[in-house]
Amino acid sequence: MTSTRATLQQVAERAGVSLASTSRALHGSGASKAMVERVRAAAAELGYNVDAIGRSLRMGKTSQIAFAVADIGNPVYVEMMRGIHEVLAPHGYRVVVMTTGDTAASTAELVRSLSGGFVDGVVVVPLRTDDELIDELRQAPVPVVVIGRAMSDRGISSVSVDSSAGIGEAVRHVHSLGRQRIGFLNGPLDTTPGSSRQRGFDAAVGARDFSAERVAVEVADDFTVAAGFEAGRRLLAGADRPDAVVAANDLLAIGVLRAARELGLSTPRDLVVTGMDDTELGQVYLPRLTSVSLGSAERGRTAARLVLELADAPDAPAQQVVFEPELIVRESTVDGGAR
Amino acid sequence: MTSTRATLQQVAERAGVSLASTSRALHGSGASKAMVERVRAAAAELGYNVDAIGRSLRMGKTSQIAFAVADIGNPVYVEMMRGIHEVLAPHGYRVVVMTTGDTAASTAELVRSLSGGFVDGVVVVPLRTDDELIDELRQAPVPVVVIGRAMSDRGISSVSVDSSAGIGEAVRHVHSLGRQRIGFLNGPLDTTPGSSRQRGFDAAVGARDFSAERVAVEVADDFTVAAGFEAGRRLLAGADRPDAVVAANDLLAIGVLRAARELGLSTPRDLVVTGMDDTELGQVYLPRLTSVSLGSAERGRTAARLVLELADAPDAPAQQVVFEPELIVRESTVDGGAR
DNA sequence: GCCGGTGTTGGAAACGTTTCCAGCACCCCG
DNA sequence: CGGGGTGCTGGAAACGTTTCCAACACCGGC
Repeated sequence: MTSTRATLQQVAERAGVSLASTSRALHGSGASKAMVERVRAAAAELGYNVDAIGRSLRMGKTSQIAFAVADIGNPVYVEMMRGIHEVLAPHGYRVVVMTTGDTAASTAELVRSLSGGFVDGVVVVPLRTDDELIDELRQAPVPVVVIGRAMSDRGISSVSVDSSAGIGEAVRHVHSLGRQRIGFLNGPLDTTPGSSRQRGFDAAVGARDFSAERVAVEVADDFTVAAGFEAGRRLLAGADRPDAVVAANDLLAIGVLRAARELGLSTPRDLVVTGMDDTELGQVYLPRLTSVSLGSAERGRTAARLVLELADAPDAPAQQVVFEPELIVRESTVDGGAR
Repeated sequence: MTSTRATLQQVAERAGVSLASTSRALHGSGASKAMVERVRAAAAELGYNVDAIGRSLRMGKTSQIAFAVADIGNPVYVEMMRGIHEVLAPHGYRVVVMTTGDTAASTAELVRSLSGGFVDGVVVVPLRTDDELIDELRQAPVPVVVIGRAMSDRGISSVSVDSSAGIGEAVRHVHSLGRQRIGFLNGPLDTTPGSSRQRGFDAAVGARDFSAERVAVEVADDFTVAAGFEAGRRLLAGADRPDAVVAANDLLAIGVLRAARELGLSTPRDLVVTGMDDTELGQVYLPRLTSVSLGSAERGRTAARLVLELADAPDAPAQQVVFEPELIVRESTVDGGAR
C-alpha cells in the first residue's frame, strides 16, 4: 500500500524520450538497442508495471475468461475449474469465477452481464436450459463454450459427454453381476443432467437383452449426499428391496451407501452401488465407489482450449466435442475391486 | 457473437443529447426526469451496457478481488472461496482465482504481479512464508488480507485460527478417552500449517497433566489422502502400535483410516482418529470423522469483509482477526458419535 | 550529387467512461 | 424590475496504454 504506481508517462520523462518510444521499447518492436536499454533502466528505477486496465482498453482484450457455474463448491465443478485454469494460465489468461444461480433465467441474466466486456470469453455449465438462454448464448458478445450439454444449435460450441450411455454402462455392469432388482436414484428431472441420465436408464432397462425382476426409480431433491440419503432410504424401504442401485452422481451414491449401512446392509454383498463423475470423494470412500467417469478435468481443459481458439479467431466456426464415458469398477460393486 | 457492442457515445447520439448527460442519466445524479427517460429508451433500443474497462480506467477501480492459493482443488480452499464469493458478490465484486505455487518465492512473484492493477484487493493463503514475501505483501499496491497465519507484522491484515490449540484439543480429547499410545500424523514441517500444528502437538503432550505410554510422530510428504495412507502405514506398523492418531488435516486422517482398515483394525475400537478442517469429505466419510473445525468458510467471509473495508478506505489500519478452533466429535472417535 | 529506401523517433489520436467547469434558463424574493 | 440562487445541460479533460502517421537522418546505388 505505498504511494501510487508509476505510469508510462513517468518512465518516458525519466528516460527523456517520448511516450511512443517508451511503449515500443518495453512491449513492442522497432526500437533501437540503445533505446530499449535506456527505457528499461528508467522503468526498473521506477518499479514500473504496465497497467492492465489501460492496456485492455486500448487493445480491446482483457486476458480474462469467466467460468460460470451454479454453485462453485460442487466437486465436479472444482475439477473442471482446475482443468480450465491449467490450460489458461500458461497463456496469460486469468480465470474469473461467476455464479449462475440454478435457473435458466438467472443463467441468461449472467450471460447478459458479460456484455460488460470484462472477459474475453466464457465457459458456462448451465444446470437448466431454455430457449431464452440458448438465444442469449448465441448472441453473447464474447465467445461462449458450454459444458455439459450437446448443443443442437450449431452456432454454440460445446463440450459434452454422453452421460446417457454412461448410465447404460452402469446398468449393464450391475446386471452382469447377476443383480435382478435394480434401482435408479436420480436428481431433479428438469435439470440437464437429470433428464439425460433418466433417458439413459430408461433406454438401458428397455433394451432387448435386458431382463430384471424389478426396476425402481427414485428422484432426489438435489444432487447432494443429504438428498441421496433421504431418497435412498425410500428406495431401499419396502418388501422388494433392490439389490443394486445406479445413482446419477457420486454424491447421491454416497447417500445411498449411508442409507444402506443404516439398514444393516453390507456392500457389495447385499447391495451394489454405482455413482457417476468419478470424484475424489468416491475414490477414497469406504467402500471405494464404482463410478462412471465423465472426465471432468478433461472437459474443462477442452473447453478452455476451445474458448482460446475462439478468442483468437472470433469467426472460427463453433465446435461440438463429445466425450465417451468410462466405467471404473471399484469395491462398491465388486469385492476387492480396483484400488 | 454479433456485431459490436454499443457505446455511450452512440446512445448519446441516438437520444440527441450530450455524452455527459447520457452518463449522468444512466449512472449518475443530477439529470432531469425527462432526460433520464429519453436516455434510458435510447440505451434500451441499442442494447447498451456500460463497458467495465472504460469505467475502470476512469474510476480507478476494477470491482475485482483476487483469491490466491497454492492449488485450487483442495477442499479447504474451495470452502474459503465460497465464503469469499458469498460476501463479495452482493457488493458487485468479481472473484479472480490465482495460483501461487507452493513456495514463498512464487507467492511473492504473484503478489508482485498485482501491480498490474487488475484487482482492487487480494486474499492470499500462503503455504510457505519468508521475509521477502512479507515485504512484498506489505508493499503491495492494493489491500492484502492473509488467511492462515497470524501476521506478527502489524502492517498486514490477517485472518487466522489457532490451529495449535486445535491440535491440543484433539490430543486432550483422545487422551480423555483413555488412549495411551498417541500418534501424530503431520504434513510437511516447513509449511505454515505444518509447523504450527507441530507446535500444538508438542505443547499438548508436554503439558503437566498429560501422561502417555507412548508418543509417536510421523510426517507425510503432503497434505493428501495418498500421503496420509503411506505415512499412516508407517505409523501403524511395528510392535507398539498407537491406539489413537491425531492427524493434521482431514485428508491425512482419511489416509490413516484407510491404512488402519487394511491392517484389519476397527475404528473406533482399536484405533481412534481425528482430523482437522471439518471438510464435507470427513462429514460423510465412513466412519464420520471427528475433526477440529477451523471455520474455513467463515474465515473466507471475514477476509472478504476485511478486504472490502480496506478497498473502501485504503488508509484504514490493518487488522488481525483470530478465530478459535472447535472440536467436533463424530464416529471416528466415539461409537455412534454425532451424526 | 541526388534519389529512394531503411531505421528510428515523436506527435497525436483512439479505446469508453466519468466528472469538473462554465453556461444558460428559470424562478423567487426583495 | 433586478439580483441571486437553483437546476440542468454540454464541452472538454482525464484515466494509461498502443499504434498510425509523419518527420528526420542516414546509407547505398545510380
